[in-house]
Amino acid sequence: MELEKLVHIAGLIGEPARIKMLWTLMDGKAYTATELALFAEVSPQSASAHLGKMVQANLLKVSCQGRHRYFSYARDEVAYAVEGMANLISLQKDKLIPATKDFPFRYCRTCYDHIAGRAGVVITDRLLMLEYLVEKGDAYAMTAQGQTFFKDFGIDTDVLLKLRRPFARPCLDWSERRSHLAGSLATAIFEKIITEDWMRKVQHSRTLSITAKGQLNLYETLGIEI
Amino acid sequence: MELEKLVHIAGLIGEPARIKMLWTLMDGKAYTATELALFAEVSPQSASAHLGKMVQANLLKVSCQGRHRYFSYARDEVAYAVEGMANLISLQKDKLIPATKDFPFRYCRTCYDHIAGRAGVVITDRLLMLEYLVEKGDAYAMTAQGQTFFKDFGIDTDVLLKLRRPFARPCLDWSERRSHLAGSLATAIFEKIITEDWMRKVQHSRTLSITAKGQLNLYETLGIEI
DNA sequence: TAATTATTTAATTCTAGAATGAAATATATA
DNA sequence: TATATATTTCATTCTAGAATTAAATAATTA
Repeated sequence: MELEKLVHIAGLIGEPARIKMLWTLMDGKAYTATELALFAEVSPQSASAHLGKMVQANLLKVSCQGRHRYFSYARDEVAYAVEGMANLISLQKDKLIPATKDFPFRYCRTCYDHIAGRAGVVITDRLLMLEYLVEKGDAYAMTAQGQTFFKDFGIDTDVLLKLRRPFARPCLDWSERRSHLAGSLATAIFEKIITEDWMRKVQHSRTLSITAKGQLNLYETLGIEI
Repeated sequence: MELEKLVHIAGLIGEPARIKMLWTLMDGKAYTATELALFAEVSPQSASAHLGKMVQANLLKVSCQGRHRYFSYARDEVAYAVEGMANLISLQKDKLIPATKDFPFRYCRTCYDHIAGRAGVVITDRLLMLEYLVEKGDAYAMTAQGQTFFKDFGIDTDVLLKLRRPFARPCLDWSERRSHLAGSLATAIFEKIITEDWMRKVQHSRTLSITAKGQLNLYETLGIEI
């Protein structure tokens, strides 16, 4: 019966360790059982049991690589469900959070080693609009103007292009449901933005906060108002 | 911290009795504690405790009327979150369900006393497109052509218009995220469709199934193919 | 007014299911 | 080959939180 299934799925997602794991996986990356155990603060045995249940329920899928087993979402609907829950947390009755509706995490955060959230999407949009990057298949290619821009920005793209790692590719942003920039270029931009103190990492969180300096410079270099 | 809140909310939604109550409330109506206790198959005391927690977390709101306390969603986000979970149930690995992606409940169901789901939205769209109804403020008004159509259809709109109850108004459909028709006209249409055996109620469920006769007639009267 | 119905509260019991501990399996590395 | 690491399995223990029991509160009806 339908209702029984709903109860089952809700029960799976509602367990602390499991929702923590699901939250960790929101960046779209695959993680090993051990990594997820650490994030969820449970023992490897517990994690294994939890992960098994979620695979069973087709919430997660596993890809085996040697002695590692990488877990990730089995389908987009899982991310939407988790997002649906996350959207509930900002506006509790006893809210201490001020005016802004979007909690900072969605607004501006890291996704592995690059900028995600609204800020990530806006920057990516802008780089495309200014034709510093263009879509090419399922990746982004740099234009001549782009090369000049990034050089001025302080990024040596020649070095990046020689790396094995993908240079610039889209990464689906769950909160925006649109793509932001990933790859070695995205990492370089992120590092530059941090070292120049345009943004700051918030401790023990993937949240980023934008500095006044950053606001000014993002406007001057890319015409972005955040 | 953000993560703790997510764990809390997910835990609230993940409990069997609570998700059953939340599911019941998906039709947008308000229900008393006793009704919700029945739906969730728990004692009134348990239900009261569960409801208290959900009100506390601002998932539900209460409106008091005499000795009754009516519970309903505190905000749309709750419906989206529940919907997000429901979207996960159809495609489990061990699925027994055949081809159709949308499970019947979403497809065609009752919402209180009228037709909701995909079918409800399609019928409403068609009535507007054929200009039998037109939007008027936050309600629908019947046109002259509409009057003729409903008369041929076997509905005495003169009687309906004299009732206190709203004649025709939009009702947000959670699964479609669009409006379907509610009000006395919607009820009359629903009753007509049932008595003419165009659709049948599925026992102990809000699901409706469309008969062959219904398919034919919906096509002939409204040009709808379902 | 008393009796009835709706709901909540508080104290206690109970249990599903998570955590734990010990051991097995499987892959990688030296 | 032996050793270390990653992960799972199983049997057992433990506990958060749901259910229960009993009683209080509050509005409604007779």
